[in-house]
Amino acid sequence: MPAQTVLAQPLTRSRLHEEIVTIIQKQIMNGTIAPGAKLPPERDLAETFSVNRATVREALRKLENLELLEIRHGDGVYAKNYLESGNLDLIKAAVSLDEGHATLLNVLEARRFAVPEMAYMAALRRTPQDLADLEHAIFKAELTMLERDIKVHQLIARATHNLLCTIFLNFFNQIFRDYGYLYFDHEHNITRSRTFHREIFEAIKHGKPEEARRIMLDVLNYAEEAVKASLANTR
Amino acid sequence: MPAQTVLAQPLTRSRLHEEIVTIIQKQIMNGTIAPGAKLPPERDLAETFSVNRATVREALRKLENLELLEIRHGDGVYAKNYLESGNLDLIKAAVSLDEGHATLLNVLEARRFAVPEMAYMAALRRTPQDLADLEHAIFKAELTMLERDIKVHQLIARATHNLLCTIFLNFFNQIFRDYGYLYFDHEHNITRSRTFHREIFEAIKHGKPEEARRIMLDVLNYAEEAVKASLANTR
DNA sequence: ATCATTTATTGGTTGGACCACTGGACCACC
DNA sequence: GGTGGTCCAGTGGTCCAACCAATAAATGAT
Repeated sequence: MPAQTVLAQPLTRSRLHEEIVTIIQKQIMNGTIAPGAKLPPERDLAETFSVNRATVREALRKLENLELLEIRHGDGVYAKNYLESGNLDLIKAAVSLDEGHATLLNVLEARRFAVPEMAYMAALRRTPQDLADLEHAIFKAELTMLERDIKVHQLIARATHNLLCTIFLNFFNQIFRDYGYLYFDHEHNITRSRTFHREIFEAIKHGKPEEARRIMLDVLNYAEEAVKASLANTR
Repeated sequence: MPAQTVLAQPLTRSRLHEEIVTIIQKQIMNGTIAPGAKLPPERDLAETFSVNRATVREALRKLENLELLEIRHGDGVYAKNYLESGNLDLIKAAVSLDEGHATLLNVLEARRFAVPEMAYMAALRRTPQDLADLEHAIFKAELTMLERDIKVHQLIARATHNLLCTIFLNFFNQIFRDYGYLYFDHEHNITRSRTFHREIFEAIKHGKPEEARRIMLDVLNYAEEAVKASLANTR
């Protein structure tokens, strides 16, 4: 048994501007700040938060990148409608804020629709190098099962040779770095993933797209149910 | 004929920190800055760019949000492997930098895989309100065809009642705000979209998921070919 | 060798100043 | 009535010069 299993998070202490981001982000996403509303000037915000204007600006910069705000030089700062413009990073925030885990289930569902197609494409397009990388990740690399699984998905996405697939997959992986324990805390799920890795590798190796897709869909369905069960227990 | 048709672009002048973002982003994505490499301290960067440190910091903040950089207090700034951590916003940059339009074709392909499933889900789950919104956008709202089409896709995504679908769809729409002209500059494509809107509305209205999916897939295939043809001509 | 302490480096924050752009008010002119 | 010009207050963009806080490397005591 490992000496410490006690939450190995780096625990990066929140920076001031990040706290401001969180506050404003919540207010926009729960409607306290309506779409189109004009926010107070940076100078006022700085005073409100008892913080320097440069700090406020770094926060606003991030909110602008999230597509939550529109900043107009000489005019002011306006809230946007996040449903129409919001960024995928919003989902990460929504998942962690969301008590009922509805958003996490949304993510699982979307994954179930999107990722099997990637497996299909990967089986058609994988190069020998893709195959070697995948083989290494599955059979040789020394990794925790969570990290190995993430790596496998990553390499499958990369084998599509579609940059958007590769990058989009990162999103799911970032979520599962935080929530993967809901799945990998159970020994039989780890066994299931081991089987999955072997099977999908064979399907991709032998260029069987339908089979790769089916294998991926099966494991995602299984994982989705497992996570739901896990959530139901801890609730 | 309108009195002026002379280039109605808002023409927002680039801010200094955005130029810095672009420079560093390119260097990371083309490998000039290798993954894991340590960047110079903020103070040095400021001097290099002949710019204030606060300006550099706003740029670094954005690059951090793009998951291109990892910033460690007391340590330094490190480049990340964008293939493993990068954000969807990178794709937007890649699309515009990419001379051969390979990334744009990647986007179209991914859309063809993802969006038809949304139409399927929408047909199953749409509420009367979703339907009313869709009807308004298609038959009543006064919009350019590009804006109407974006709105239609947006509302279909929203009718999935899956937040991730809604937000993910924004990504495609942001791309097509910039590149939609490749499609909508041709009159027969506009006609095609009008038909598409009517058909998909009926399918969703009458709760026919397979039909909605097929209609969506058809139009996306058509659009993909049209865009390819358009690119081939302007090349 | 090992561990505690110090020190240099580097990101985080601050206060205050000035520049650049926007929108609105006002005015002169046609 | 409307058209364009000028000015001004408000607001975001940038700058400067410090100091605070965290990290890693160097140092020294054990």
